[in-house]
Amino acid sequence: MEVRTRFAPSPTGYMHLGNLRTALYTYLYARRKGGKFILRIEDTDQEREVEGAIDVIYNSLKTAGLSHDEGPDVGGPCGPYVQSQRKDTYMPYAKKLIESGHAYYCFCTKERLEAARAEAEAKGQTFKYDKHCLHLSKEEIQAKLDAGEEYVIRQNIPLEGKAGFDDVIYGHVEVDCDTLDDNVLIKADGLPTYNFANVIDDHLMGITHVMRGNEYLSSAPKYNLLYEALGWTPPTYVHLTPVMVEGTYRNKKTGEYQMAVDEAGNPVLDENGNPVKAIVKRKMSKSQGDPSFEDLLEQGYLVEAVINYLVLLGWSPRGEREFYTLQELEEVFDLEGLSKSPSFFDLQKLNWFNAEYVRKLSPEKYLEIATPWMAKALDPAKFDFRRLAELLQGRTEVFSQLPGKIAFLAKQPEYPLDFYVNKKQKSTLESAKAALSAVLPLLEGIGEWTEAELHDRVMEAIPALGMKNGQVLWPMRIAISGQMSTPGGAFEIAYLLGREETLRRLRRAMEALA
RNA sequence: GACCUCUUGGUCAAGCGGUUAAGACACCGCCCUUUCACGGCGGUAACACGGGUUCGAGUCCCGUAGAGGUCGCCA
Repeated sequence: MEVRTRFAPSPTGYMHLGNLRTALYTYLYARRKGGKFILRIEDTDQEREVEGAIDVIYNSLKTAGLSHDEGPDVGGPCGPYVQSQRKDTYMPYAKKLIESGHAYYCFCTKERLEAARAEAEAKGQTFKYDKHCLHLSKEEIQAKLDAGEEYVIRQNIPLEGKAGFDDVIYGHVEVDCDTLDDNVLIKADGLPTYNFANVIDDHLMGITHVMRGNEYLSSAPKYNLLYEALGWTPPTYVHLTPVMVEGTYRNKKTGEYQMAVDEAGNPVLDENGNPVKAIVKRKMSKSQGDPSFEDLLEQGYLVEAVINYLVLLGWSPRGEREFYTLQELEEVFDLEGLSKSPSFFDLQKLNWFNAEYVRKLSPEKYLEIATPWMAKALDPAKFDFRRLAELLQGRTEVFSQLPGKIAFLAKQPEYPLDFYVNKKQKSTLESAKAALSAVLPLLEGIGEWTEAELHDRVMEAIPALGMKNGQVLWPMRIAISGQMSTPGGAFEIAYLLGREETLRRLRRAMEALA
């Protein structure tokens, strides 16, 4: 049977990295099996509508290189692929479930439910709908319906017995039915909840493998009950672990941060006596301030690096190889390598991957990407961007770091004199002073201001001075850059700065040392 | 709190009953070198705990602990 997988995001306006990873795995599996990858938009929550959010999904998938075979924009035999446009397809199935006793009308008000929930909480119990409306007679129901009373349709879960499902990653999972709640299938606005829509749509769209976050693990038994009631074969489930992060936590309702407390429960204070935010382990989340896919791209991460990092976060090819293109992944991805336990997002490793991919870029491509970043700090008319790019390529982790690395070229930072002191280079304040005194006239006399000229003139003079290379080059670089570390050595920096500025900085340095 | 799930170094992870328990990131040291970086070499560091089963357990079973998820007319 042809494998059909689906990525079914709700339009939130950005692409979570966790979601992107789910999309990646889902896409990869379909490709590996020569099947179809389907995009479905789950927008049944009208209150959460976000303008332009669907375009964000298209764009993210496109830039990530995950092309779908069926979806709202490309069409397909199972459309429409937007749930809000399939409103009418769900009700007949709901009615069918009502007839077979697997679902029922519920006219309970939100007030009654809230009260019941509050009561359960007060008693320290888990709230479960009490099937209050299950026992309404046919006549009573019809009368309420005729009177136009608002209603929802609930799943009728048996009070006894067990419900379970099989998962590729977790194996067989089974729970007692009495721990399951009678969830709403059709909302008062007539639209289905996720709980219902995903079952109907996955079946109607012929989805064979449902890959999704494991936040659905606990409701999967209920979905299976639905499949059974409708006489359908459930899909193969693959529940994916969440992408975790260690960070601060802000309560969504109150907007307040969770604060750190010590063993005794007292607030932890920083050196200024201010309370410190707690660092907790939680799911990675844009709304908690973690970066989305778009954020990473804006910061200058390369798509290939993000994909490569992400695919390995929760999946292993079981070898020592780490670098994969999307195309290569399409050939090797499998379900067996999927992890059971949550993985923590590690920015350092992503940075490493990115740096590796940056180095693999052609010089032209690097220049193209780096130029706007360099232009944030330097005037392109005044500096040799091409040369700068050559120097920078091997030292770029993330493009957003570029302006900070080169800002000293435009404006020399203030620096302490002890920068000149370097034990390994045998540089002292005295030797630095001597070196600069010798270098200055040398540079003043240079005809052609090229790196080669600078290099040759200075290098040939060093032995005559009775000094080590480092004793001259270290202070020279410090003097013209004002920084301990720079993207390039003394000659490269001098070249980039140009004759006038180099000499100016050198003279200024000598005044400071005098 | 109830239910479900997970547990190999700081992080990602290999391992499917017998290994000196891989590899990568990070960190540290050395080499290269005019700084930084790159590169090369080396190092620190892990099977949560307690019981079983077995000749033998990171690998199987049971507990405990810790962590995560769910408990919405959100998905």
